[in-house]
Amino acid sequence: MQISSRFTIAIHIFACIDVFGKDYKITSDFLAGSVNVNPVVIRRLLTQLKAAGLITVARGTGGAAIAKPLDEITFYDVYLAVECVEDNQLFHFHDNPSASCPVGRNIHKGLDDKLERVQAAMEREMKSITIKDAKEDIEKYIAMESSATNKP
Amino acid sequence: MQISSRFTIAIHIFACIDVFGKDYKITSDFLAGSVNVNPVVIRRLLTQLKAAGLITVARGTGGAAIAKPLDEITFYDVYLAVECVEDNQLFHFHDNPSASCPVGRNIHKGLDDKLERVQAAMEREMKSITIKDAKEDIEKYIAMESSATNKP
DNA sequence: CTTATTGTAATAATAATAGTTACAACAACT
DNA sequence: AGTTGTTGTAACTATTATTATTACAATAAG
Repeated sequence: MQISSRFTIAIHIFACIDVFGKDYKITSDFLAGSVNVNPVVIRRLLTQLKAAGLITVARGTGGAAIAKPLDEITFYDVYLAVECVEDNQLFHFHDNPSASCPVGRNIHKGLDDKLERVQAAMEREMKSITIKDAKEDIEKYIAMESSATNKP
Repeated sequence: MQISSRFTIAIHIFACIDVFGKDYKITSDFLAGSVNVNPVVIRRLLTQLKAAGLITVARGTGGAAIAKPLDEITFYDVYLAVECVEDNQLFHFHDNPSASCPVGRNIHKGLDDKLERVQAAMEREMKSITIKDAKEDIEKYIAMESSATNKP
């Protein structure tokens, strides 16, 4: 199955805070409008991102802010924070393979290191990409939009 | 969310066919016994693996066999065959981000190449591991079992 | 004290996975 | 030809995760 949209929504949240944070108070309603989901979905994500130390959220008065420089937050940090996979295991093992079959008894041990390698390769790449990279490209596309409409 | 157990079950199936194929007819019931799932779950997987050209299944008389040398079947081949992610997109994008928000309009374009990189890193690693690698390690663990019990 | 907002519980809707029963289609064997 | 064991597949259920939604107490500022 696919990795939950919580991940792409979380990155969307960072981009919004960074782009609009100076001009607007970033509330869950504001973010819900840009992402186009229910505000509660946003609040749950904000809670997770806050727990991971990636953002701060002002209770009562409202408003989210980013807690670290954007180039110190990797995709992997976000991926971990929003708990896309349970127990940090990308692959789901079938439980209870037959203990009376030699293959059933040893399939897990025989596969673990290989699945670890695949997961590590994915995580390594995620660690090499920062929110700053994403934000800059999004801004680049935004700039291209306006230059296109501003053509004489 | 995690990648479906169909993937690890499929590898289990290959290991069983290779280890037991010479002594037993590999029916869906036989495999279901080793994996410990319902035979229909196995048959559905066999159908997918057959469609991908990785195995052959004898209709009527019964019995599955591997269609290629084990070192020519990679984890990626199996992963594709059993359709662990839909549309071959590992990441799930939230649909309908706000078209009236600059970030909402450009989040998809701005993220696509980065998510592609992550997915490619994962797939590259999967392509580097073959069923033969898995089978050999499983057999190694099986051999360790018997040497342990055979100690004087 | 009013107001806007967060944090969170509770619930429902949707979708995917996984389990199960049932049976027609099939191929070998007697 | 009929029997047998098996595959392929449909239909249905159960379980689980995701996502959406309503509701409201807790909070902090004005």
